[in-house]
Amino acid sequence: MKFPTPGKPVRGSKTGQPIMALFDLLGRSWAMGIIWHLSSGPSKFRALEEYCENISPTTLNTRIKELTQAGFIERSIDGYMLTDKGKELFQMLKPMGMWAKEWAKNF
Amino acid sequence: MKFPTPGKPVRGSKTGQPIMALFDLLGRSWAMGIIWHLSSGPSKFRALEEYCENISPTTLNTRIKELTQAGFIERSIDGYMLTDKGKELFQMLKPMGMWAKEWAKNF
DNA sequence: TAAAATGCTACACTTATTGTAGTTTTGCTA
DNA sequence: TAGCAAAACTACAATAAGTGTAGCATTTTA
Repeated sequence: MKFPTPGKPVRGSKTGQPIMALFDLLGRSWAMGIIWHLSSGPSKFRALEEYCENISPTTLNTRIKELTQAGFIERSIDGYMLTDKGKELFQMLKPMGMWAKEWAKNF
Repeated sequence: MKFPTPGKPVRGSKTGQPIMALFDLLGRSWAMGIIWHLSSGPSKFRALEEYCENISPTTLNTRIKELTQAGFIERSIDGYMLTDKGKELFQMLKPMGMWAKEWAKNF
């Protein structure tokens, strides 16, 4: 699973349009869930593992590396945490929380 | 690949928190790309297939069924199109387009 | 400095996605 | 309204991604 670099072929765009590179990255299992969780503060590997019920350490480690390479998270003394870019990204995901609750009423 | 119904166990939440059900759904290959494309108007199966470079018809069909069941898209005489809920969802994805361009400068 | 916590890696298994080649369905058109 | 072409899928074998369990190496704590 190679890192979807903007400007290079990614899922959805042979020319690597930024939005498609971003969707390629976020559209991998647990990616948005990890960002969502880290928005409430730094978290260590095992804590993330526990939060992401049923994630395998293999996948968690892969996602961590990708999100780090993307510049969305970084490792600190307190565990993994969002970077400024990561926080910006979360601000765009944030509204989905409330919206999803409305959406859920249909089920 | 079962549909991530809010309220039932989904990836990231045994109790089916709405946001995790939404992330489960959107975090599948091509899901956000399809919504992104349909925001510019209805599109038929073949057109979507062409737009989503390298998507397999199997996956496209699976995603279409899921997004339909989620209430984000529907089939019309002009092809698949976003529902009102789908348009709301797109409004939340939309800012990512510009943002991704900034992000892409780091690569 | 021994124990515990942390951050992984290995690996066999299961599930998801691809790519190609059809088959079925839809909607004209004569 | 039968025949045909375009559209919308389905089948299936191959590859890729994710899981789950076990355990190892390094760092922190007592």
